[in-house]
Amino acid sequence: MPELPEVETIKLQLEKFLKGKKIVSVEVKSRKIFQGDEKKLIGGKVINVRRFGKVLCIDLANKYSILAHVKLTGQFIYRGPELKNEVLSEKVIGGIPGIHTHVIFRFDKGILYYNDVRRFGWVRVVKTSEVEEEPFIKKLGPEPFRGLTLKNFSEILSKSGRAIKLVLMDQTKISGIGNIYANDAFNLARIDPRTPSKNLRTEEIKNLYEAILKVLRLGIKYGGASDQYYLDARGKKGHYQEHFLVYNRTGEKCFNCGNLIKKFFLGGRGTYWCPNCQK
DNA sequence: AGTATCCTGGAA
DNA sequence: TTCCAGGATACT
Repeated sequence: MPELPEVETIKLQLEKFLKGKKIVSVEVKSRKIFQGDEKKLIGGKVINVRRFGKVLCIDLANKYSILAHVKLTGQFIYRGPELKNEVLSEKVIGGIPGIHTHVIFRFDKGILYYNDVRRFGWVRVVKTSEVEEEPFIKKLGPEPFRGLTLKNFSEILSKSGRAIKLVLMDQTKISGIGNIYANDAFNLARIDPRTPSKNLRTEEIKNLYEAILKVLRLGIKYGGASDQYYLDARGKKGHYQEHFLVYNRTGEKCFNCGNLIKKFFLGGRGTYWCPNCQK
């Protein structure tokens, strides 16, 4: 699920659903996923929801925060009075709650479930004052829309000779971009994802920078990409997958030039590109 | 720089 | 049955 647009979608929804509500109980079913003392959260009122790259952060008035990374298959799904009249359109694998539910947060009004099929994600209790000192958070590079300018983007790219796609997806260089949006950004910018980062020309850097902002903005606009497991906080699918430029479109036509999209592996990740217009 | 690893489910 | 999956890290 989890690239910047998906986590941003969840963030905005949780902000709306949870702000001002108090945690009544926390039920932990997996100690591997939930780290820290859930008792610290009891009675805490949600005052803020933040996002750091792909990491979600729920701040409580009692000075504790819930930090979470949903990795590939984590889902935060809210059920509460606000959704009473909404049809639950998507079936959640294993049910809600079900075999893949690992944490249940009960609020004075409403319940938040953390589901994770592959159990790669984590949910952590951290003091609010220490959130930004958490090793994972501290290492994050600047993110698009917040700190990443054309100037520092250009500097970051000039410092590495690795394939540009690996640099874009390296969260310590730039945070928030994952495999879907990286692939699509390169197609939009018409750049070969294998190009050594430092070899990009000024013009290409600018095109890539703008392409990144554009695809991420589109992702947010469509509520994220539900290619496989992603569901938003209401349990509904996003729609960016209906607008993929190259991701998961092997054998289909490039929207730029009509040639066929191909796939190869780069850094162990499926990489989709148009050999004709991404040179 | 590449590959294995944490996991499960779905598609081929 | 094998391979692949929006991530990140620990190894050769």
